This record gives sequence, structure tokens and C-alpha cells, in this order.
Amino acid sequence: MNDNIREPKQQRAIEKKEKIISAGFELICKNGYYNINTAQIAEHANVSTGIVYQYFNDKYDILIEGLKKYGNDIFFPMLKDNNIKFDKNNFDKFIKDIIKYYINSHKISNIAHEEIMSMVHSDKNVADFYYKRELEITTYLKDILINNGFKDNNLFEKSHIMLGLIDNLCHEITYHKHSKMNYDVMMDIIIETIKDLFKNDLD
Amino acid sequence: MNDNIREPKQQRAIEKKEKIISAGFELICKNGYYNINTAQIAEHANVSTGIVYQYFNDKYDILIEGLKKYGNDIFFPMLKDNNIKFDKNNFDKFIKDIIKYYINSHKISNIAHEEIMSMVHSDKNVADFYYKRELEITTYLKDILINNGFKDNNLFEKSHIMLGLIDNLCHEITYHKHSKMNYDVMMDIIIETIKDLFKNDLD
Amino acid sequence: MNDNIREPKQQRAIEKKEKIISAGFELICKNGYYNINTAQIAEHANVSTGIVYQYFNDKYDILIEGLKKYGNDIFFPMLKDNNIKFDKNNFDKFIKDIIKYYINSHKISNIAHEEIMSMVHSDKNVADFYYKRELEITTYLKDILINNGFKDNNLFEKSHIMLGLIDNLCHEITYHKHSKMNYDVMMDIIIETIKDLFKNDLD
Amino acid sequence: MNDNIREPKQQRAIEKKEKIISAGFELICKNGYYNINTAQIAEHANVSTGIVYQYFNDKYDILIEGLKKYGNDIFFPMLKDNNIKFDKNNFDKFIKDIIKYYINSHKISNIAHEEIMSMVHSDKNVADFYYKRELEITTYLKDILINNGFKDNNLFEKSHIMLGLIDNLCHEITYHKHSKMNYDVMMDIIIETIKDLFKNDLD
DNA sequence: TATGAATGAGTCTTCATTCAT
DNA sequence: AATGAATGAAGACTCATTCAT
Repeated sequence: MNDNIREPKQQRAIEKKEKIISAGFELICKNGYYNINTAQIAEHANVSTGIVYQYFNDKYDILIEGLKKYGNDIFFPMLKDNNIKFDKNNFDKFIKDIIKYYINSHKISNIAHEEIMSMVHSDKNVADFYYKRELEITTYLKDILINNGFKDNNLFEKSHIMLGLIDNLCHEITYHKHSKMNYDVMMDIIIETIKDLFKNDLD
Repeated sequence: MNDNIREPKQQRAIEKKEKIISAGFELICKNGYYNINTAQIAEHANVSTGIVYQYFNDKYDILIEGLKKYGNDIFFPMLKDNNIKFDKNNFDKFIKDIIKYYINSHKISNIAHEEIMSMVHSDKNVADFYYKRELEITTYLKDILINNGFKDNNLFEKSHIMLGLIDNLCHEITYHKHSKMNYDVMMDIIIETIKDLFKNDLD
Repeated sequence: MNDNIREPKQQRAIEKKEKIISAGFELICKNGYYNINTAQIAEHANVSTGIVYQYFNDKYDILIEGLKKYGNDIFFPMLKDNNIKFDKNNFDKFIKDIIKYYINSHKISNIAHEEIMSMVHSDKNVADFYYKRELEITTYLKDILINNGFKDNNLFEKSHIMLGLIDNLCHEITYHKHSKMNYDVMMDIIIETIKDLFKNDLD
Repeated sequence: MNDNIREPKQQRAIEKKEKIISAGFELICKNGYYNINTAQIAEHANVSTGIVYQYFNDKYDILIEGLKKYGNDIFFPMLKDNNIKFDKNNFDKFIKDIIKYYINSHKISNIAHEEIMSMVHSDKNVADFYYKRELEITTYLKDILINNGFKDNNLFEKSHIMLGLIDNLCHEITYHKHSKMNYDVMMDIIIETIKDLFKNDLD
């Protein structure tokens, strides 16, 4: 472990560090942490292998920093748009929009998603990151619902369940198309279930 | 790749092969596929390194065979008990029982669960295994419901959603105790939601 | 090194040893000494791996014994036919016959030839075997020539040169067909050269 | 197979690569390809094992590159001197010179010669190299003869035969001293035979 | 700062040979 | 005499990390 990690101050150096993170994270997401080596990361970042160890303790560090920097984009891109309003009589549409959002995000970074989920299940730090984000998004959803007039009746737990339902659905749709599941039906049921979930929380 | 895999004939040899599978799978589950080497597997199985390669193509093979042999026990132990009957007026209890079952199974093989889920997300063969089992358990649940008088109203999809809800809950409970989630409340909501899911399928 | 090599006395045992030699030598000739392992030899001989070491000191032994047993067939099959007579006025035909013999033998055991020649160049024992046989065949040719009325005017050396010329020709024809050499012309030249070689040795 | 072979740019690195080739080729020639391992090559080159695989795909690569670099020196050192003139009335001397050249070259790199010839007989790439060189030297000899006034009467084929005769002789002299062959006589016969070979090609 | 050359411990895998039965 | 299971040393190759410049 190198104790002399340099925090780059010069603009060029900062850019170089960013480059390593993005290049490294990209490769790791695409190929898996164990299938990519530091030489490849350096090459992909147009940087020498040596320099990597002046900005990072080790290979693992690159992963973690990449996660911090790009994790949100991959998993919770919606976190960017805040203060959403929806027509209470058209809660359906709001749910559908979220589902679309999720499916889209799954599709865009399909492989990255899987690679990181893999690490969520095997690496404590990645897991911590992921679960923290999960709480954030849950809170975010809860706030939206409250802002739109929902009663706070265990809204936090319900939001979590709602997101769980949606995530399962998206995963199902994105990855196991081959199964004998009817996805249109499934989506309708999910929407209905979510509405039931909140049935007593609208005036 | 060695294509001269020997299928052991002597009783002692058969036991030895089993031993390698169990020892290897155990170590992999406990420490992760990439953190265990063949020497460790051999040692843990009280066997020489050479013999490993007479029964298996490679390290990966051990994982897959271990999965075939012990995967069900870890993920779907309930698959053993068939033909369950429950009091239709007490659907609640049935749901709770399944949840308990799941939580228990998560707790028993906590780490194994996570390691394998990790590979579900990064290895095609492991994923195939897992999703196949998932379909089985879904079918199994659907059959139980039908046997207990439920109407087949997209019962397959609903079963899948139900299991998803339960799995999310268990995962939540087993792994992120630290969160500010109220699990008792959550369980109640889940049960209620599941009941709503099938509200039109009971006479 | 196992000092207890058993010399098989029972008929069945003798056959078994022969089988190992022939199977082993065949595989080695076809694939090369370093590309064949004892397990394959045993399997090809329909014998257990263990038994091999009761008849042979080691893998190398099999090669040497195979060479002793089958080497002649491969390199000097003509050694079998003795006492050849030819029409002195038709020395040409005799030469051509030998060439045909050689080419045929090269073609039949093409790969074996090469594999063994490879070892002639890298293993002392194989070399010894080969050069000993070479002397035999030279002597054999010399004797034929004498029997057919040639004067012994350095006939030994000349026979050796003659065989060398033929061997080079055959090798050329059998292995580098692709070159821009005209083989018909070459053969004629060779024959002429050989006749010149002995031009003063016929009355 | 590592496909990230680095082509060394720094002077020191270039020298190191050369060092690995020469050290590796030397050891392989002296001991045989199968009796030398990469660790030994690295050690002999005063280099770590790792670096070997940054410059070469594998052990085999070292052999081939060594061959390309030093093969000519070992087999056809005369290829260096071009445009040789000789006294047509003293063709004898020219032949003798070539023989001396060959014998000398055989003697100098005795073992290397044999090890490589071994591989010529067992490895396609080595064989290709060798036969290509053989054609070159044949052409080279043919050109010399033409330059010295020989008629081109199948001169290519005759050159090849001449070289074959010389090679056999040298091999005989260098390796089987033990035989009952009279080498002085043999050399005289060879010279006479070669002269006969070209008897109609001088005016 | 930056380069890319160098290190060497670690990994998988093979195989001649021996052992238990 | 025979089997085939078992051994373990040895080999090729990789890669995170450090070093010389």
C-alpha cells in the first residue's frame, strides 16, 4: 500500500485522475473486475501504468472511486430530476413513467448493472455504496409522494416495496426474456399492486 | 483443458470426488471464487492437487458441480416439501410461513447466498442455473395455490411477483439491518400486498 | 527408477508387454514423445497405467524398446530381403528399385520417420540405434554389390554415399514438394551420379 | 496467450529483449527445448520471469526468434560472403573449401546443430525456416557456379545434390567418428562425384 | 510528474511415477 | 499380476505493484 497518494492540484493532473477513473470503471463494468488488469486500464486512459499508483492506492481504489462518480448515473439516473409533480388522478401514469425510466436505465447500462450487482453481493464497500443509494432513492420517492399529497402512512417502507416491485419487473424484462412469463400482464399487475399499496394514503 | 476426465468407479474415489465438490463449493461460497485457489480446495478436501484435475476440468467445474449439488439446498430448500395444504381463511399464515422459510434459509447460508448471487450477476452458467430454479419455484408455488382452490388468473405471474416481494423483504431483513426501515411494519405491508395481489382469485 | 522390472514369462504377460510397446511406439511416432503421456499409452494398449511400470523402467524405455522392435520396419524395410541379384547391364533398374523402396517407406510411415529423425538428433540412444542400423544397411548394400560382381574399391564408402544420395532425394520428394525443384530431373541426375560413382568398379 | 506483447523502446529494454533471445536460444540449443524452462532462460538472461512474457508470447516464441536471429550463423555462415570467384581449373579447391566451411560450422555449433535439426523434424515452423534457408543456399551456390562460367544445365538441382553430398559427409565426419568409415577416402570420392555431377557443364 | 520497464509471488494445470487394494 | 486412484513436484504464464530514469 502506497501511503503517498497524491491529490492532484494542477488542472492537467486532475483531468488525468478523472480519466483513469472513467476508463477503469468503464472497463471493469464492461468486463468484470477480475477480467481487467491495470495495464489495460492505463492504456485505455492513455496513461502510463506507473502513474496509476500515484493517484490510487490500488486497482480496487479505482473501482470504488468510479462507483462514487458514476454509480448514480447507472443505478439511479432519476435522482437528478427533483420536485416532480403528477396528477393524483393519474397515479398510473406516474408509475408507468418510473418503470420506463428504470427499464431504460437497465437497458442502457445492461452489463455495467450486472457487473456491479455482482460486486454488491461480494464486496462490502460496493454493497455499502449501493444500499446507501437505495435509501436515498427511497427517500426521494417518499418525498415526491408526500409533495403530491400522499399521507405519510409508513410511506418510507411502502416506497421501498414499490421500488422493489419495479426493480424485479425490470430485471425480469431486461434479462430473462426467454421465460414463459407474460410481461404485459405482469406490468399491469405490478401497477395494480402498487396502487393497492397506497390505496389508503390518498384522500 | 483436460479432456480425460475420469469418472471414479471405486467407492473410495466416488467419495473423494464428492469431497472435492463439497470442500470446494464450501470454500468458494465462504470466500468467493476469486479468493480461493485449487491448492486450498485440495487441502480442504484432504486430497492432492493432482487428483482434482482427474475429476474436474478446472476450478470452474467444481463451482458448477457444487451448484448443481447444493444450490437447491441454499436457495430453495422448500422445494423438497410438496403438496402443502393451507386453510384458505388463513392465507396470512401460509404467507408468513414462506417468509420464515426464506429468512431462515437466508440466515443459514448467508454468505453462500451472497457469493452465488454475485456470480448470478457475472457468470452465464450460474445465472442459467439460478433462473431455472427460480422458474421451478414459481411453478411450484403456483401449483400449491391452485391445489388450494385459487383461480388461475395469471397465477404464474402473480406467484413470481409474490416471491419477488418476499425475497426483497428477506434480503432487506437479513442484510441491511442498519437501515431505518421498520421491518415489522414492512412485513405486515408485504402480507397485505400479497393478499391484494390475489384478491380476485379466491371465491 | 524401479529396479524390479519383471521379465514376463507367461504368454499373456508377454503379449501385454508387446502391446504396450506397440501402442506406445505408435503414439509416440504419430504425435511425438513429448505430446504423449503414459496414461494415453496405457489406454491405447488396453492396460492399466500401473502395469506399465512393471514392464518398463520409465516412459523412455518404451520408446527405446519400440525402436528396437519396429525401427527396422520403418527405416530399412528392405533389410528383410536378402541376396538380391540384378542384371549388371541394368544397374539403373536396381537403383530405381531402391529409390522406389525408399520413397515408399518414407510415404508409409511419413510422420514416424520424422518423429524418430527428430530424436536421432536429440537423444543419444536413438542416435546410436539409428547409426548402427545405417551401418548395417550400408554393409548390406555393399554385400549385394559384391555379390553382383562389383570390385571392392572403397565399396563401403561408396555404398554409404549412394544411400545418402537416395535418402536426400526421397526426403526432398516426400517433404518439400512445394519447392521449385524438378524431381524427375533430379532423379535422373541422381541415377547418373550413382552410376558414375561406381564407374570403375564394374568390369 | 498474451497478446499485449510490448515492443521495447528504451535502449536498455531493447538490449534486454536481445539478451533473452540469445540466452534462451543458447540454452535451448545446448539442452533441448524440452529440457529448459522459462525460469532458467530468465535467470540465464539476468532477468525476471515476468519480463519474458512482456516481450514474447511464450517460450516457443523465443526459440523462433532465436532461430531467425542466429539460425543463419549456425547453418549457413557462408551466406555472408558473396561473389566468390574460383579458378575453373581448380574446381577441386572450391569444393574442398566449402567442405571445410561446413565441417567448421558443424564443429563450432555442434550441439545447436543437432538440437535444431531435431526440431526441423518435429516442428513445422522450424522446418519452414530451415527449408527456406536451404533453398537460399542452393540458389546462392547455383549463382556462384553460373558466375564462374558453368552452364545452367539443371544447375539448381545439381547444386542441391552437391550440398546434400557435402552435408552428409560433414555429418558423418562430425558425429559418427566411431564408424569404420575411411573419411579421407570418402572425401576424395565425394569430390570426384561432385566433379562428375558437373562434368558436362564446364566448357 | 510521468514513463514504461521490471519484479516475483502466485495461479492453474500436467504428468511421470508410486501406492493401496 | 493387475488396477486405477493418488501423489506432488514442476512448468507456463499473469499481474498488481514498484523502480529507475
